[in-house]
Amino acid sequence: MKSYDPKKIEKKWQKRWEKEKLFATPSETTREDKYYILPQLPYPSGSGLHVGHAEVYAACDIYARYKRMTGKKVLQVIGWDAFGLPAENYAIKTNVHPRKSTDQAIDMFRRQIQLLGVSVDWSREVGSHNPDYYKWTQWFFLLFYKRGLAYRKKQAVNWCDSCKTVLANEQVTGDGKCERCDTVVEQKEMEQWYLKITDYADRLLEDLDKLDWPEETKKRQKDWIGRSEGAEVQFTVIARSETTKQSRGIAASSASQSPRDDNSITVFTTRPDTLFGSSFMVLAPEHLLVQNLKNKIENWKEVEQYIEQTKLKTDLDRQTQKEKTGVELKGIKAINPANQKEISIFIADYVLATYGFGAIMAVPAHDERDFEFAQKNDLPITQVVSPVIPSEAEGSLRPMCFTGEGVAINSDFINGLTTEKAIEKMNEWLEEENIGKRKIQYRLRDWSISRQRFWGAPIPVLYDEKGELHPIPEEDLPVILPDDVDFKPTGESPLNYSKSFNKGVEKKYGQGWRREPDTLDTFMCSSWYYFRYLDPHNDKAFASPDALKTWMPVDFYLGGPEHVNSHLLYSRFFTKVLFDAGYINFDEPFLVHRHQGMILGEDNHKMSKRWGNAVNPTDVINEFGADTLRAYEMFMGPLEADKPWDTNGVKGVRRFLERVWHLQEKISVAHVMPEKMTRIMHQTIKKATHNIESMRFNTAIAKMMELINEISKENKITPEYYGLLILILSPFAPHMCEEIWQTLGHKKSLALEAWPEYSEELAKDSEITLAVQINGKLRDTLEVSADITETEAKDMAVASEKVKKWLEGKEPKKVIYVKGKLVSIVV
RNA sequence: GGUCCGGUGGUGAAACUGGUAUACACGAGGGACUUAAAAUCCCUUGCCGCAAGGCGUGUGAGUUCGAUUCUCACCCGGACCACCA
Repeated sequence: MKSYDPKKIEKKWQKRWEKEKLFATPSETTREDKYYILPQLPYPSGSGLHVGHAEVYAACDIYARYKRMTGKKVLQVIGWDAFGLPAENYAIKTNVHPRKSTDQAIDMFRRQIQLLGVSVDWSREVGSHNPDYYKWTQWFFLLFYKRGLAYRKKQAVNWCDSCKTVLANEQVTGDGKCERCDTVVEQKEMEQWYLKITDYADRLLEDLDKLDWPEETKKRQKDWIGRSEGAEVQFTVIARSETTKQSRGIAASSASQSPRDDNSITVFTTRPDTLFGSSFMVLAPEHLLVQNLKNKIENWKEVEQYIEQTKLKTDLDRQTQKEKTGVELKGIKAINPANQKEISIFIADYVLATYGFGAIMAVPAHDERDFEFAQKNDLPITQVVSPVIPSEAEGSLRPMCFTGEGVAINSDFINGLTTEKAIEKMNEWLEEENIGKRKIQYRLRDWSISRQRFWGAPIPVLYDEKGELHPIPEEDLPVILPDDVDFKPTGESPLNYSKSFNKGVEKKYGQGWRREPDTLDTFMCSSWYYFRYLDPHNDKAFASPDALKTWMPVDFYLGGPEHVNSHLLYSRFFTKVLFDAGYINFDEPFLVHRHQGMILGEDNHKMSKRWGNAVNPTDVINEFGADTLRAYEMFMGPLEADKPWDTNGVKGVRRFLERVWHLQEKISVAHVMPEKMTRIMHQTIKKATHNIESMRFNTAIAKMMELINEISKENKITPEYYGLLILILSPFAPHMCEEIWQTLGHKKSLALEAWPEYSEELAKDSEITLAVQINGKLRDTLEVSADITETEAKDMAVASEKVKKWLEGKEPKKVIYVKGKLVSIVV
């Protein structure tokens, strides 16, 4: 017999699968039959495929092959998230055009993925940098624009001075650095394009309940969206020159005025019950009112200086230096609407311009941040909530900060009410008096989508000679990304300086007209790719209604946990907008979603060039074969767990495959498999089926290893049994299994075979081992027939010699029988 | 600081809805084959103990006939978020 030569076998079968178009997407598909498996869209980086990529493709492919064998019509495609900063940064460094380096990287990725032997429909491959793809990314932008969901706004944005571009909140790391280049991110006032994802905050939150996603992932998205229930409250502002009497007059009339009015400050609070305890107010330094009241602020110089200081502070500074600084706005005061007291107004950078109204009512007795600020600035602290359980608070004369719930005190008409009821009553009062109202506030911000970069999809917008904005007519799409561009970052969009990009624009649209020079965030490209896979060559629509109806939503999506608050959220947003616009009849894209864990280096550190611990999947394939790589990565541990690479483990899996291969020498047609082997075979099929179905590939393989260990003892195997083993192993090691399948005399590919069925009856053990416990300790085991009755089992247990010894003549108080498991004796 | 996830042999890890803890693999030790090595095959392998037996799933308690699994407190590690009013 030939020895196992994966190089030869794998090449042979990969060619044959391709030639026979075995994994082309089935054209005749019903909603019941279809199964859409989606491995996350990779960014084709110049450093080639990572074993982490291989894990994703292997897992999806194993699932795809299994589903096909169970009769499903499977759609599995791979594409490229091809736009993005690294290619452009590389271009700046080496002067190689991003299109060239990206296409090279894609070729390398494709070759490397194909070596894995994945059953992907390559005729549907897409790249987001191709005009026939980004035409539709631009079309999506126009759809958002038409629906009032895309807008321009000048505001402080995250700016990376190294990449010379704006970043979305999601692209700034936890310690305030650029996700791509690690430069500290600054704040910069710029006019940018935004998508109104906040309009969908409530639906994005509520619909999480519909999804089969990891609970932790749903929770993280929930927290990111950050829904808070509370109230908005208006405070009247008065200047020192005005008398108190006059101010009351303003207070009465200003209640009906809009929040933007110079004479009032609107705040959001989750604790309206503490309104009586609000002894000062704090505005974000960027608050509009500060500039509007410039003339009335007596210490303007000081205030202005503080505002300037804040501007210089980076996000990192604001995160690490958390002492509460701030400046009072002298000459103006606010009126607490509950008790009509005059209170001071401050600006301080601990109040964020981007959340709520950019202003707060400070209640130092019941908010730690306000408390700290009040202590620093010697401000009054009025307790208005009393803890139900009086803590050690009494002894100390020092003021305390209590943020929990309790009973309202010093609060007039809500005195004595518990926090929940006090909030309710205060809300009613605010609404009656027209001072405020209930409000739900979200933490989610609108999505900043414009980038002053070259390597992205141009934003399909024109400006006329007056600077008025005009969306590009749909029939003029795509707006082609030009090639004649200088990559050196200037902070201005490189497209401004492209001759071909701007050529003909005036002729076509009018004198003085020009194109929007910014490009779209690459997350726009990856927010809809799973629609394009359905119908990648369609030039009339992003996908045909038919294809959408047949294949969507995605049945299984595998991707990294790092995308929870970006890609996954954006994709859900896109889908909901499409639903609202009537293009689709579902509003969630990914029904089942799982994360793959990270594959670490042999030294338990994250793989990186710097540590020299990176493993190249192609090297592993060359040395051990793709089947070994696939099976090993699945055998390492649970799919979602982080796990270190272990070359000896790879060898172990290769050894397992060799043992399966060498069973060919032990085929015996005349042999009769003993009952025990039949049982183990059916148990293995059962376990493999359930484990693959639930993505527990590691234990599925372990069970097959057990089977092999048993067969080795038997030393002979019938072709039927061998065939069954080959079928259930084939999703993991498809090449080797095809080869053996052919040797067994089959002409057709085993990918076309049905998944073996197991018999519950044959899988059942006839003999079982009962444990016998005395007071919870194992004292004996009994080999008994599986259909033993309760009485028989109990009698046998009590009669056992070992048990008798332990009972020392005592009578059991209680005997418990657990069917098929144990007898527990209590003395 | 908040939230979440985890802690089982020398290592990666199993254990179904509370029921014989450590399946499977790696590593290690021993043996067979070989002039030798590699490869392969067989045996042993949680700890203490000659044995009977005892102890063992981060620590301490609790519930239970019985806890890796449930409850509470604590310790350690990791991930995410981080002044969100």
